[in-house]
Amino acid sequence: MCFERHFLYFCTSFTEQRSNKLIIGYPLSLELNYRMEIASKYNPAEVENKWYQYWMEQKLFHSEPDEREPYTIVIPPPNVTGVLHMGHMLNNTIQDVLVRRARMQGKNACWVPGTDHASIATEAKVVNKLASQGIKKSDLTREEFLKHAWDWTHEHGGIILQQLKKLGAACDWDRTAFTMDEVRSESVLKVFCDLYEKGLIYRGVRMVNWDPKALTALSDEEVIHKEVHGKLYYLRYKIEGDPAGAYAVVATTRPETIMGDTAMCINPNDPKNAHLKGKKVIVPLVNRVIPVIEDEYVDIEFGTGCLKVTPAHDVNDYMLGEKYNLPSIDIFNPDGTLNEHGAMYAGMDRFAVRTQIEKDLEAAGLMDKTEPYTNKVGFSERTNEAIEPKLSMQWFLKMEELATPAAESVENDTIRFYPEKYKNTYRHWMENIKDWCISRQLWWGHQIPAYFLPQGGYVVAMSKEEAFEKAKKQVDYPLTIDDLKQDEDVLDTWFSSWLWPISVFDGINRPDNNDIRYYYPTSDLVTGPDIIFFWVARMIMSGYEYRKEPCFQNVYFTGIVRDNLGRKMSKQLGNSPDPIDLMDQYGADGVRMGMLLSSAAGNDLLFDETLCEQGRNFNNKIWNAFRLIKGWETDEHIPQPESAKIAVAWFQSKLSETITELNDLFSKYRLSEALMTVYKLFWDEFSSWYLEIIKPAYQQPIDSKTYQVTLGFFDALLRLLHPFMPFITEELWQAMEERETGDSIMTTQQPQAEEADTVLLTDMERVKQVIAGVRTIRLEKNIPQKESLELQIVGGDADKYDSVISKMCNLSSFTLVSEKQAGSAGFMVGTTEYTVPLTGMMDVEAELQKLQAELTYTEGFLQSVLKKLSNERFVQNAKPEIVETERRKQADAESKIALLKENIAALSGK
RNA sequence: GGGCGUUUAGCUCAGCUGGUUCAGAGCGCCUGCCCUACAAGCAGGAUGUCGGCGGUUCGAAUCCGUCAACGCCCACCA
Repeated sequence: MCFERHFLYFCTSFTEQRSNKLIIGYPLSLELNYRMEIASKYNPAEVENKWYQYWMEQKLFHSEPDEREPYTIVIPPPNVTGVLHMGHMLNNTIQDVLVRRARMQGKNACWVPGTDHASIATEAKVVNKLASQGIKKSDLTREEFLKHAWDWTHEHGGIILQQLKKLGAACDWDRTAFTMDEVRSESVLKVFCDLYEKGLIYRGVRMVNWDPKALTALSDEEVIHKEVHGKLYYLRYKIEGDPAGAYAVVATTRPETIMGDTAMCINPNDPKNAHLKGKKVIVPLVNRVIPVIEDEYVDIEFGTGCLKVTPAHDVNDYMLGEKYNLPSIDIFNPDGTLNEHGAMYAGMDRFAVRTQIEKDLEAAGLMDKTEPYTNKVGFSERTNEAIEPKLSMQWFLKMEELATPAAESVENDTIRFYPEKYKNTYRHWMENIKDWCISRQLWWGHQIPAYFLPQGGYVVAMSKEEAFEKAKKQVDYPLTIDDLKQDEDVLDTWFSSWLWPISVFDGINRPDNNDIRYYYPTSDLVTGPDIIFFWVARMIMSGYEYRKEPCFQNVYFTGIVRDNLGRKMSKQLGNSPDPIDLMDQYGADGVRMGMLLSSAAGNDLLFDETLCEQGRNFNNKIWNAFRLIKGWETDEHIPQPESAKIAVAWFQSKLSETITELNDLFSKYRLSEALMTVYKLFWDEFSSWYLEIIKPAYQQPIDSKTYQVTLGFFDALLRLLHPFMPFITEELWQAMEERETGDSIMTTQQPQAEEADTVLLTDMERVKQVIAGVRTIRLEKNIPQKESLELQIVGGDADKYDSVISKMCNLSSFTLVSEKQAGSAGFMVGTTEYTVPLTGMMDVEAELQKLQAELTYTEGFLQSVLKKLSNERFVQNAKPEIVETERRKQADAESKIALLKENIAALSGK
């Protein structure tokens, strides 16, 4: 036996299932009953590969416009060189569920996959890789570098898309797009030119967030503010011409920037610094004389009330500089070292200078004091380098105009956010929107289509040729095409992603093509709230700008995947499991279920591997239910037993009721609850109740009527489950009966709800309680299931479900009695008393205790009901039906109490 | 500094516009079971001052106020 089990474990799946009987490759020669041939454990590995292959071959994921209603999702494109992590796993599982379900609702579902070139992230990876080979980026030409970058992209690109296949993603792979492929690149340039023509894109010198490591400007969104424990330095600025050598003290966190000081600022209303008005002070160490200016911006309470003004290196100082026409001295090189303005510190790194200058000021007697201080410092999202505010020439996109329709559409629910709370976040950002710095000093990306003219000025055009034509008209001096020099910078990655829902259907270049007209606006977007500004908001803007329509109808924000201790998953912590390993261990369906079970929309989810285990166990449950059903022999000649008839009618109603519930949950994007609902339907209602009721005796055939209906139920359950667990459901659906090539559960329809018999449903809940009551007695009295029992209803009506109860409880008889007989154990369901006569195995004491406990509880309950009813104001004010139910509760409780008292009296022999 | 959100069983969460025994689910836990679909299982069971305080109401997990803890987002206090 042991050997067989072990052997069979490896022959788990059906290599061929083209007949009603199960045929596995072997070992038929063992002449086992075929029921034994299906392993008792589901093995997902080969099943999953096989069916994904099949779906691809049959082009079941592919969509073309037709007369059906479209359902469209565009994938949030992962970084082209990225690998799958738990966040992707969650995000894409959700999308897959939505897409598969939509298709099974008769919609023409299209899920467009693709990848993002991830300008700065990819460039950083390539730079690192080159560095490891001893190659510096600065030693390469742009062309050489891009060659390396493309090589890297081709080498690593698409790995993540392969990984998505493993989880079952039903993407239309024929439509795979890349933000830097031809169509998308052309779209980006076109949009840039168009916005430039419209006057929305401009170029100018502004204070930007400079990443000294990546050597590029960043948008505000790419800066992450973190608390940093540092010092507040109090520096002495001598007052010019003061004979006594008096000085003003300035508090700063960045003493290394004093070489860039061009003023000191005080608040005009500050009495303690009033003596500085109109004076000049001397910058420490460099001995430059700067004026004292006055502005109410300065906080009198902070530090000494004196502010050093460094217009080149601080956003606020920059604004002061503008206001008072101060000169601006840039003391930094792009890489964060000091330049020639840094005097004796030229060439040193900014942080090294900070340490050094502290000592030097100290030595020169110009340091008043230092104190510990915590402030917020911006860091680059990608390189984690401290941002340096820097004046530089950049390209910007004006946002205000674009934001108006975008803000409105979310406000009025044209575009719905799930969960809704993100509307607030969105509104706040939209109302305070700033222009978007779209240029990056990088090579990997879309090069800005601006061409500089030899004598100043530039033209913006799709190509150099076009630019040349434009330029010729603009200048009055002779010009050759080689005189034009294209801007070296590239565009922010998000400048291509923001067009994604349009550009994947080529709707920028060919605005009237069939695809864009059919698939746009897209239906749902599934993404993380962390990119609501980077991406979601901007897509909405470009959608209105270029299609005059919302780009999607619903946005589902997933939570962040955390570990079971609530920590964010990260490489550094090493607390992030590899989704591929998990899928190998639990099967893709199992992991999908694990992810979904824990993820209420918008809530962060604490991922726990045991949830995958639960998923795997559920797969196994489904698998075994199938083994049971498929193992039955049918016989057309036996009539359908009464119990089966009831079970069928009941489950039919249960199914309908659940389907209605599911539709509601899906409409609210409550996928986690939807899955739990199907889970319970399958496990509890179908497996534990329905199948147990209709199950024929061992090695007995089942009547064919019940059998057929049961297959129908199973089929419906598979279809309900398919969006969540695509692989096992396809495997079993294919195994249920002979299918044609090209058939798939994917292309079947979701089962529809019929009218549910609510009376039957509540009746069955009562029946379940009766059965549980008998089971409890068996357990308490240690009576094996094999031994049949008698069940009596005391003084009640006959139960029309007795066939079900008899079968489930193995009853020899089920009778009505007028009085409870001595020596029997009992229980109550509602107000009806049931008893099981037990000869000689009665524990009177225990029984009495049980009755007494129930009596105490019921009396307490009655008290609370009476209290309500005796309250006149309750009777007056409460809705009549509420009062009515309270009266009913009272009556029920009273009769129950009477009964319990009787029983106690009888038992105690009194 | 502003804004938003969370707090319900050991864990993760559901409880819509106050009122059917409303205090729930899954997991975990406890007890008994290898009873030929499934031990990755079956049957049975226990578990909570619904964060604290105050208010509105005949009635509050649910509405209002307040406090506390935690989390997220935004913000130029050097």
